[in-house]
Amino acid sequence: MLNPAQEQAVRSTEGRLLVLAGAGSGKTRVIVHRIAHLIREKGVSPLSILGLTFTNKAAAEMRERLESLIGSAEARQTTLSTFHSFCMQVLRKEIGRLGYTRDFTLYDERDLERLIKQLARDLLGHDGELPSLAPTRAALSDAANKTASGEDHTWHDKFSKELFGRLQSTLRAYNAVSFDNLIHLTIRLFEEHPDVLDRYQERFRYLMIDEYQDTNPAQFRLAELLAQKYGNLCVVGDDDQSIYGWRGAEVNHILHFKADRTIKLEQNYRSTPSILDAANAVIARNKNRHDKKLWSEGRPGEPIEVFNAPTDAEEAEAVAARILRFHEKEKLKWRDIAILYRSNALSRSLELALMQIAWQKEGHWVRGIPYEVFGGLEFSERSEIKDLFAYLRVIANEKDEEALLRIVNVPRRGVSDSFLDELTQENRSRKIPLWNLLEEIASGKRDAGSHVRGAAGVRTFVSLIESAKKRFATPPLADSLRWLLEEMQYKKAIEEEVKSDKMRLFKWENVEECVNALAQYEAGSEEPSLMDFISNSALGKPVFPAEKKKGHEDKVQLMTLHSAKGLEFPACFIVGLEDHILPHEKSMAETGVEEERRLFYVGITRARKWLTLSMARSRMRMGKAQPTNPSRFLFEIPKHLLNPTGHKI
DNA sequence: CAATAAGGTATTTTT
DNA sequence: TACCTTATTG
Repeated sequence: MLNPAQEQAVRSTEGRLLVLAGAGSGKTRVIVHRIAHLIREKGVSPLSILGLTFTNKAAAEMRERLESLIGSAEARQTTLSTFHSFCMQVLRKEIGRLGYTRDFTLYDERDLERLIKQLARDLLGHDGELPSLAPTRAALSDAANKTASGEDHTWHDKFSKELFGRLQSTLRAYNAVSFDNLIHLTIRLFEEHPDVLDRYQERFRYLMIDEYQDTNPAQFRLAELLAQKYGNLCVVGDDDQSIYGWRGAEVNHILHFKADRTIKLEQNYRSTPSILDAANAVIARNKNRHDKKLWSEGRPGEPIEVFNAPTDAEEAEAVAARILRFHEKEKLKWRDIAILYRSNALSRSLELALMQIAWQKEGHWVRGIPYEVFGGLEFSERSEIKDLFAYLRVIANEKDEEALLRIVNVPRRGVSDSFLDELTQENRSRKIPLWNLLEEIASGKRDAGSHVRGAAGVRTFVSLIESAKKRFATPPLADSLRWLLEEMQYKKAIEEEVKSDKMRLFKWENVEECVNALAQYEAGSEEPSLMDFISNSALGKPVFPAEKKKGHEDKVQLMTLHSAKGLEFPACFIVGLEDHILPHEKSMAETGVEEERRLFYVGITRARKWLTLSMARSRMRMGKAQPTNPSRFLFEIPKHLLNPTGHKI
């Protein structure tokens, strides 16, 4: 069943093991079998096993496969979760040691962004130009990683250092934690409290990390801390698929891992030899990597089709036509086909072409091919859901000022922005939480001055939240949420604010979906709590049915090369293969060509049987048609593997 | 204060 | 082109 290399990886249970798992080499299989081997053959308790992944999906898949291998009773006792979920679990228990309370809120990137903007504005005074957010955030994460090195002589260094400090103390005051903090605080917990660390080291004696090439320095540190005592650390990954350098992932972690043993998995069970030859040839140009060469059994397979079209619109039409051909000639399902691109902006023309193409189905003409854009607006990103969650957040943690500010005037209660500005200024100078200030206003302790309407609004809001807090203290939660919706007259608010009938209905359905999700969560959880529900959602666990369904319907899949990692499709299209797009012009200075090449490599290795590469000679950029050049990476594929065709079929 | 107009901007985003 | 943020106006 397992090939020799896989077998070796499974049997190497002690010490530090590096498994270099090429694309499609059965990585998950190895991890799952290794865990099974530890439990069944080595007598290791499942409770001692910790598997860390980057995505909930990977963790879920691992758990599922482990369950079918060794049965769910034992599989459930292992800890298989994302870095962030793991840290969340630890901190919910132990964060008291760091001076936070256990009801802290997890801030997502949006929350954080808003907070940073606001703090940056305060810091600069209202006169200075606000530096754009991207460099500021980059500087912030630098500041986070540098940990007080003295190099802050440039203006921007000082600015970001100060901003970083303020961000941390503000988060503290809000009893909130960012994604990064989740990891950083866990590290701090372990470093400052050796007794706590020891407990976790004793508990988790066998540590495995998936997608190790994506670890950032904090995650690296965390893993090393946990593995320090027993030294059983197995890391699995592929340096050639390291594509998150721009987010702080450090390829050097996998390149320089101090291993007692290294095993390469090079046999591929996914793609045809032709596709692998192309992938190997491309990635071989990279200098900074572990030498590897993927191979697979069988006939070479179909050649890689490559074409260029005069314009991006025609490129998209050609892709749509080819998809139709795959569907009809090869009897592929729509979901067997993926279109991959470097940036989201490229999806537009593809979507248009897929919608417009006409074809015959059972003798009738139909228009359009079903498709799904991966990473479109998430359910939980929709405004009505965010509003609702903001309510839940305030109920669970009234210090959560981001959430508070979002909803004081939702639905409209006459609390104006200027009044809120005044209040936020005051709460900061008096160093009291905004919520307390609102309470003062509601009770008349603090005069609202000219804001008569605003004060009335605050009063209704405060009493709403206060009674909600009491309500939510007794289960079931879903009933409390229904009560809250009734009490705040949210349906009426939506009816008044939203113009189109369709949208109104849609939004209300989403709200109902939210109630269902909470009920479902409550039914399936051992000790349900409001905060846990909110955290799960913030951690990206699929709490809504719409999120669970994703990628399972029979639709052509459109996604970026980044989000394609880990997936596979019988037929793949990689579009927009032009210099400045892939490699992307902006990436060159940052993470360099090698990461862009790896991105292309990831794309190629998603395809099982058919791979089509395309480009447009002219592309719309900022509303203007611009001439383009073919991607330099195209020339790195050996010619004999390519089958150049016209854009028309 | 809200609706509207103009202007600037546009890589990737596991949690 | 299309979006989001900011400035202006009634």
